[in-house]
Amino acid sequence: MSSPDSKARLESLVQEAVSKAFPGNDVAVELDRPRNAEHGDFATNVALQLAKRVGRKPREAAQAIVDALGHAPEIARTEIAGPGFINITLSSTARFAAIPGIHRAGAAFGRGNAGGGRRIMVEFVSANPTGPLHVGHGRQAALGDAISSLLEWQGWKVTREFYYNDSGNQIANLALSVQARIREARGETVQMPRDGYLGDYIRDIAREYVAQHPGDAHGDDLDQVRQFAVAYLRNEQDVDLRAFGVNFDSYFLESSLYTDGKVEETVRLLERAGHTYEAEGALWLRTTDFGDDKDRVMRKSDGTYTYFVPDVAYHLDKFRRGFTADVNVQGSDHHSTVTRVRAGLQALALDIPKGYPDYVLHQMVTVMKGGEEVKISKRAGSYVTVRDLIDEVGRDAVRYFFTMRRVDSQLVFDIDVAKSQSDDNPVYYVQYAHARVCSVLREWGGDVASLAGVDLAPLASPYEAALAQKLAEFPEVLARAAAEFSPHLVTYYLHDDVAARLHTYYNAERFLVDDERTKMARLALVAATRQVLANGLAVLGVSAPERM
RNA sequence: GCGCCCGUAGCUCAUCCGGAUAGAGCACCGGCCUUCUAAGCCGGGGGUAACAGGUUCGAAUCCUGUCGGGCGCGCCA
Repeated sequence: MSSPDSKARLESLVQEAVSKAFPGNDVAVELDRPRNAEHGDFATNVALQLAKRVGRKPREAAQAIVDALGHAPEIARTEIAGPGFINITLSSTARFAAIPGIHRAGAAFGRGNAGGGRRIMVEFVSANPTGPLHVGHGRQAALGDAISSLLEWQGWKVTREFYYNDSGNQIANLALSVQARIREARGETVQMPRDGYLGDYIRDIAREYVAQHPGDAHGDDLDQVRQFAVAYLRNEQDVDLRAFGVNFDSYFLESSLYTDGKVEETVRLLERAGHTYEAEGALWLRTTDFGDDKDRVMRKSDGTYTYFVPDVAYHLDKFRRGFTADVNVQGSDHHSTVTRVRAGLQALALDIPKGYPDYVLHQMVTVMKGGEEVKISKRAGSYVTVRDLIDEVGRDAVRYFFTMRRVDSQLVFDIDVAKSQSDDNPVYYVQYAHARVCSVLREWGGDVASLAGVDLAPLASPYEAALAQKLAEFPEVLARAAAEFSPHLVTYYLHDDVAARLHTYYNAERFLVDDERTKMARLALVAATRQVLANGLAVLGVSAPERM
């Protein structure tokens, strides 16, 4: 019974009881799932909320509601507890009622339709093509992909997009840095650009450039050097992302905003909307009219644009492409752009919703190695790349690690710990649970599809009831994780609620018993568990091995 | 100085649109492999949820202040 629909049905039953017991005092009834099993399968605090308003003691109010509740087939028992909670215990059959549904839905179990087929863009990684992807990008890649996947499971039509900042000073510095390394390799004494990139990879690019452009051995054609370096690094990033199992649907080049005239158009629109002014030789946008703490320069006195304008142009373009919903996954060091971009979009006066776009800002990742923090600096060249992490601890573990934390908690990635404890990595705990069930099913050798119709009446142990209840919650967990852009809810659910219960159950009971009815019921339960684990891991982009 | 995030067990972190006895993993101590996978399970020790107030039947959760850490505050991106 505890599919979301049935939970909703129970809630409306209680709701009716409330209005029957206390007419005109409608409080929204919400059922919780108590942590403590002694408190039943569901609990509600309506009586506590209602007590003062109706001038009754909480426990009396609770009693009145229980009296009005009457009998429902799925409710085995109600109880008034503590200060006035109403605890509801389900009947045995109701507890396992979700299992056949899990078998029927299979790989689709947990899907919802909150998105209703609407389009949504998830923009993430969006690293500048000035170096390899580092750990922060890794967190973004894992988060963005998991969030995308969660949204797809909720019926959204998701586009994963990568935005390249391929113009501006950083790219110019990149080209100059490569040029300097080309000349250095020829034995010339060179000085690196003031804000140049000092990583070893710049030398690799320089070597490769000379190999492919023998006619420009000095790197004199700076424009060609720039294009080559950008293409080279983009390819490197793509290779890393593929190794990480992240695939983008589209790539958007900042430079195209200039070549397509979208930057100019945005400026015209902003001017027309009347929120711009000229001062000190620059063109400003009065973002303070839209909640910013100071106005922003759009066009510098040298005639070029600040990054802010293409940012607004880019998001206007997203909106016009039909993405009326957009989530940007970024590091929290970009948080100041949130207000600015939104202000810029509002200043366009084009009826773009006020909160557009959504942002998921994750806190910084610090990397520890050899007991010391590794400073992430492209310029100094000291670096931990996504590829390093994948090579050292494996793709599944990296993805799981990056999604298992709340986004707004800082994450310490200790390379030594991740390496030395890789066998005890939490991801293996979940994968192992999956593999164990697969093993049981192999041993049994029957047709898993036939388990859908199995009689579950023989299931009686507390392990089984608890496990079944947790499995039934899976759709709710996914729905909430998607709504809150919080993949970590899924990792904790899989680890604590499903895998841990399965392991305990596994050690407590033998599934392949002689009694045929009991055996089949148990197999049906563990097969449903396997399905939930597989679906949950699929959402996270982590593999679900059949053998380990 | 201003803005955002964080402060929970020795360590890394959950729980946070207020709920019942604050939970996991790692580390530590003691048990469990002739039995479907011991990468596991069971038990134990370990907490003033930074601190001080407030709100209320009830606060880790909401509000205010203080302290501590991270990030940001450019005609850089």
